[in-house]
Amino acid sequence: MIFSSKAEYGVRLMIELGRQQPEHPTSLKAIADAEGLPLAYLEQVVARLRRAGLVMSARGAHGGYWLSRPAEEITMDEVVQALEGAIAPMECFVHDHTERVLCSHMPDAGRGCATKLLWTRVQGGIIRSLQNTTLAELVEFSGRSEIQPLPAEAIGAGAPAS
Amino acid sequence: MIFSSKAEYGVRLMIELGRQQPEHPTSLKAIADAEGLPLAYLEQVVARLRRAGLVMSARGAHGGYWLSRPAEEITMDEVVQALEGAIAPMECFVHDHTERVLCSHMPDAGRGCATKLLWTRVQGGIIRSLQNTTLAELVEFSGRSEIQPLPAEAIGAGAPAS
DNA sequence: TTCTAAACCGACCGCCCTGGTAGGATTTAG
DNA sequence: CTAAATCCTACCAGGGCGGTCGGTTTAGAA
Repeated sequence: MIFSSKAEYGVRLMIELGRQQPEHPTSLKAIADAEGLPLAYLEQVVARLRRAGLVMSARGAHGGYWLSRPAEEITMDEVVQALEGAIAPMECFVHDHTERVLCSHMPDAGRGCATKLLWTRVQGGIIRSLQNTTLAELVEFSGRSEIQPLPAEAIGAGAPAS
Repeated sequence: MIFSSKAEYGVRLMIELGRQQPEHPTSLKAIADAEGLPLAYLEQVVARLRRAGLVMSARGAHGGYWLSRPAEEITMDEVVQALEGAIAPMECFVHDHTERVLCSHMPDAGRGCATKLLWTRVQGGIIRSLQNTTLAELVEFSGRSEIQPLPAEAIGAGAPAS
């Protein structure tokens, strides 16, 4: 599996916040109830989003969270990155000091590392897909579609915007 | 992390086989030594490639493995799929019968599942990157590059072949 | 015929990460 | 003051991952 539940929960949370008007704080409890997610766990998830500066919060009664920017200006690669950490297809992409055998992508002499070329392309494909999707788009998508199962043309992103 | 070490090891193994002339069996031991990988573990890895029909094998003395097709006709999405199983960005993409809360992508009434749209795009980005890379390309890349660190133009794939 | 190199197979195992819980401390509106 | 909320840290069970081990079968060579 590529992404953990943190990404799933966090993205849903962001969409939920995107539905509200900005500056109006929404409590985690409300979101947890709406989405059927464990509140205590959501706290950890939203903490990452806050530390990344994607949401802001107010403490105390009637406190809550809201988007720190309009949804149109938030790309999903920021969100996923905040939730999952660096988007890396392979261990060695994030830990250079790879003590284990797993990866030998070191810049040694001899032949170039062909697998690194492959993983770099994959990474590019993922990041491009995420960058080409804004939070606003997901909010809008979740809003309509009462009848439509999944409008096929909407799935076509990920390719360069061209 | 997106891919496990099975993918890394398996791809390296395939590249190594791609260097040899076809039908000439190469022993796992030779590959394990060349790449510095644990032999016993490689057995499990290569078993997946064999079951997927990507490599063939001969038992007994002087036995070994070879590519069942020319490297030009093997795309990396076949290889990675054989090694890692289905390429799914999120749990629910592979286990429909999701008993846990994690995913509620079920075709219920009400609003469409916006996260599924996002994950579908990501999945597309990954698969396209893998499909656009052939094993032959990696073999060739690992062959040259005595001096070149990483020719920048070579990383540009992942976009539709257009 | 026996030895040896190899593919094959299945069980096992420690580690770490993931998903989640628990319990509290702090802030603020009413 | 109290209730509602954010915030913080520690803890825990389960499962997957990376890897090992021992053994069986096959086939070439001496």
